[in-house]
Amino acid sequence: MDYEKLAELLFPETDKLPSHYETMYPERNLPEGAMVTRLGPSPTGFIHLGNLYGAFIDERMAVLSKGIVYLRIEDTDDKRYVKGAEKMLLDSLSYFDIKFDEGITSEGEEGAYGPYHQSRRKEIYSCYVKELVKKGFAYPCFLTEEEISIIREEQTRLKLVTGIYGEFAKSEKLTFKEVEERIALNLPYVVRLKAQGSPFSPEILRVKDGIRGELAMPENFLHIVLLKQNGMPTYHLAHVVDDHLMRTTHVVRGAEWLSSLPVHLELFSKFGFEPPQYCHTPQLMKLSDNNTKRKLSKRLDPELSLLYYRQEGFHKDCVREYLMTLLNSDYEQWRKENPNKPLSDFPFSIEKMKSADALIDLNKLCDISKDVLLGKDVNEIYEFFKDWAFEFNRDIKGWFKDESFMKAILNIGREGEKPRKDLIYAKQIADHISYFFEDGLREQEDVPENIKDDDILVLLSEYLKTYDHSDDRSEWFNKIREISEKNGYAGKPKDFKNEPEKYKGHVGDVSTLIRLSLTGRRESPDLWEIQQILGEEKTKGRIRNYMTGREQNA
RNA sequence: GGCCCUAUGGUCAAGUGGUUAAGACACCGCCCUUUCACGGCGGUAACCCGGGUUCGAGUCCCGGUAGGGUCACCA
Repeated sequence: MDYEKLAELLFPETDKLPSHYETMYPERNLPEGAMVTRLGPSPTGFIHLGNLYGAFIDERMAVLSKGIVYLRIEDTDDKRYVKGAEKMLLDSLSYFDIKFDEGITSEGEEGAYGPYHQSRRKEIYSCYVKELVKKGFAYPCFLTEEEISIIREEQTRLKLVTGIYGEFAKSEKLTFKEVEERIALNLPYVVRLKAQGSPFSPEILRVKDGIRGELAMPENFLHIVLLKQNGMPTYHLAHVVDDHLMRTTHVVRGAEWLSSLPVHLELFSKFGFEPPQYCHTPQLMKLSDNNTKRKLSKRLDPELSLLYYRQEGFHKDCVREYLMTLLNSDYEQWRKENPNKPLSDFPFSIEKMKSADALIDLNKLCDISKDVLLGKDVNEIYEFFKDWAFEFNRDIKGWFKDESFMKAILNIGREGEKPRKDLIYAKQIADHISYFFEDGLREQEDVPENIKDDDILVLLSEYLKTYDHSDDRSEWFNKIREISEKNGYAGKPKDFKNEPEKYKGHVGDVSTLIRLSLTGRRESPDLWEIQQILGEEKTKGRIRNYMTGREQNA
């Protein structure tokens, strides 16, 4: 077989040589130790936590080593292409504050190593595959889908590894003339790698993974597809060519790629390229119903989608903070010691990553979120909450008419020695503060058990009568004490606890009744503060309304 | 099924041959407290199993087991 002639037959249009691209995309001029990383999502319309997790590693590695992190769109599968997916991808990444030095941005392409859409790199892939054909490392394969499935069935029956290799690689044996005839007939074909490994006694490859350490895997023997019928590259080819040409030094990807590592290593070696340092990250899992770990699935698990976190309104810093605790386990300790330092000061390193799969824990995310939000200025929280509402909860747009009112609400109890940590994520915040707005009042909760039905109106009307909006916190509370004691409720909860038979209840029960009339709930932050924010008129109005409601019920 | 990866409390996890096996979240109890939240104190709870190596094994080796991944003209 004359491989040169075969290459010309298959790629008559391709006149450039690899050396052309090698000079076009030279080695990057970066300081010693600088890492070049990349994120290569597919525009399928679904971005998940794993993407962000990986993006974060890429970004940290590049930034800390003074290298480059770029974004490349891996759109080689037209069947899965979703319109608008790319914009969504960019939005999500920028929402979570991942910044790229190079590649695709919302303004277009940036950088000297493009194009950064794989779909626009067909010529480059053809050139490199042509080179492989010339060297006898790749060949056209005319096997149809039906033929391949027959082969697979036979292999399954014989308990052999499925795939195209060895004697099953029928097209490999075609003579030049036979290939020529088929091409003349316009028969569709793919280009396959002529793998060198043996299926029976493969050599063992030893690779060092940046996260997992030494890995031992058998060499590849599968004749995998390099170019599809439509001339588009498969992931394998595109990955090797692009990461070489874009001078990527570290490939961070999920562990699901581990098993195709031998293929990639073989390609790097066939091309004569230096392979990058691979870093296979653990997978994100969740606990399934029968208490076993399982991979997150996009159909079953809404929390896998990045959109979920935006819809729920988790602040970007909370998600990043949480992800950090999964990435480097000494992060929480560091954060404790450096509560105010920016995350970028943390000495992140891939060596500190664990290789076992991680279960995502929303509980923990919430806990972290409380602290992160507490550390934020009320103005920032206001903006964050407003942005969320305008994008994901239009119903409450009206809540933002009075900015200082909203800010006062969001700032309740956040100052002082023991600040409250009520705010977790936007959706939760909306519910948490809803009682401040007439359209957000929920159904009334039950009156405390210790409050006698006959006392309700008595207690409230006395409260109204003595209410003075200018009272300070202690004056205000003393009045409640007096009302309680006057009506048979202990002024101090301790008294009631010690001698329950002497009282109907205690001041806490009375306070809860007032809280109920004001907010509809039995739990809330400090009532005095709520009243100050609500204003005198609304405060009194709500109590009167509540009383009228009780009267009508009675 | 073949190949590969992984294995410490419910979860995230320290730990690299000698520890009373850290810490965080969750949970429970107590304290503080007008409710809640916050905070403080305390508690329940773990080295998958079996063989080696060793004076000594969560830690090293081998074998199981379990979970996961992958075996596409998807990435």
